[in-house]
Amino acid sequence: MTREPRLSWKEVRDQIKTSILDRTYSPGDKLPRDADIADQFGCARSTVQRAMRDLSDAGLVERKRKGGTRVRVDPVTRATVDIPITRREVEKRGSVYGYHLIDRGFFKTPPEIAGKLELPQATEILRVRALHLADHKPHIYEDRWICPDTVPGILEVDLSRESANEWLVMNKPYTRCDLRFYAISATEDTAATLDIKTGSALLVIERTTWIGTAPITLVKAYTAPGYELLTSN
Amino acid sequence: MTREPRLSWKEVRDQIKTSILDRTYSPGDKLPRDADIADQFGCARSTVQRAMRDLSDAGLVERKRKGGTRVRVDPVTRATVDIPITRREVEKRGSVYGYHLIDRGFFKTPPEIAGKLELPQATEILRVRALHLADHKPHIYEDRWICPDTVPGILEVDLSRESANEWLVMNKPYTRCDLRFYAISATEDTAATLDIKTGSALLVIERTTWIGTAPITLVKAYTAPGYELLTSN
DNA sequence: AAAAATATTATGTGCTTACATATTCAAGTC
DNA sequence: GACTTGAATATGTAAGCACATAATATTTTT
Repeated sequence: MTREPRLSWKEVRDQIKTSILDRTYSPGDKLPRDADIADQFGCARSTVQRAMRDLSDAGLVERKRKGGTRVRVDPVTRATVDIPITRREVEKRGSVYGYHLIDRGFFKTPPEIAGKLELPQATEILRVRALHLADHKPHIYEDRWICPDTVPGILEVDLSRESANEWLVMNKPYTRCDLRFYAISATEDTAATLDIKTGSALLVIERTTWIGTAPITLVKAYTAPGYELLTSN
Repeated sequence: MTREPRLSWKEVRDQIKTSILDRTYSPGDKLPRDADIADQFGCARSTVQRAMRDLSDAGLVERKRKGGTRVRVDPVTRATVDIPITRREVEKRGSVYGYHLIDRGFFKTPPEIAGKLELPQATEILRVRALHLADHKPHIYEDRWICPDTVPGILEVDLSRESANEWLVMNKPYTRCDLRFYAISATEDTAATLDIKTGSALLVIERTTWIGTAPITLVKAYTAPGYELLTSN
């Protein structure tokens, strides 16, 4: 009598995944109800639920109450990226971290920034520019806009000693975060700051955070040439 | 008697998250056991478990069997990005999609490629170069290396009609996918292909996929200037 | 026939119990 | 003292039940 080992939710997930990939269920098709799949596999519905949630998280299927589960019509490669605090990232590589405040001042919020922060109207905003160093060489130049209404505490911080990056991450929770990656050619100013040639290709990581609907900060991180962003996995 | 509404796992999660962010539990601290937290909230352990898994997925805490749950010492911004099939992406924007095979041939695997594919030794590999168009303008230039040992089926595909991108996604499941984002200045060749100026900054999306330990493909997607990668949320 | 009320149904959530698994810690053995 | 063995423990997984919720389908009403 071969001892029937209980199916784990991962096995269920993988079998369903296989059925999708081998076209037993094609994109757009509706899968059986959880309960029926559970019967089929001889497991509990909660196990199927767990498997399905994973497939849903991975972007392979879409689930709707009453509507059932269907195979996504537009398969995507879904990846997660971790963006650590810059100091941590540099130290983890075994490099010496350095930080240098370039300037700090209040400005009337430019339209582009107000739009990205979803600010209803232009207000006064704190702009902080700083340079992160790795082994005494420029690593990331960050151009940051901070909403003082949302984060009054930042006004008391000595940003020449502590980076806004770090202070915010450690002190200001956010409920929403938008990220944007793109490449630009270094302007003369940016190039000078990063000590590279004008026109060099730079990866820019643009991040906007909110707490509820209140915008916290928008930062454009101009990474030095050679910088790479990897998926975690 | 105020009817005590049951706590949802999301409420539990948010409360724990708040406790972490307000320093009730500092980075590195050990949180109480799930069972104790459950008692504290008056809910079942499974609810705490659900909440904790979410926090763990989000990168806020680390969990280990027997070791318990502790607040991560290096908070990260964790984001998920969706990389759709190029055709879908173009069509979703309402643009007309076009595809053009540039060339296809067998080569001795260059060391850089072999390394990234984790191939033990240099073998023959299929290289496919193609251009994706949006509204008849170059959109993405892809330079792809495919392991024919892992994907013999690709040899039968008419790549001048169907893109390898699409065929692989639809026909070849992968179990592991590594992504890498970086910026480069367009070489003369790349610039000519994308019909842009030499030296323009390009965002490159490099993707490597495996099935088990068998490498499937490595593709470098050179995106046209202005291309942006956004987080899903 | 159009609109509103109602029933149906598939997924979502929560509870409880039970057992699995990975670590840690301590006792016991050589 | 170094090594092995085993107990203790916290998280991981699974079952099975009950009810919540949202979306759809059906019926009733106007």
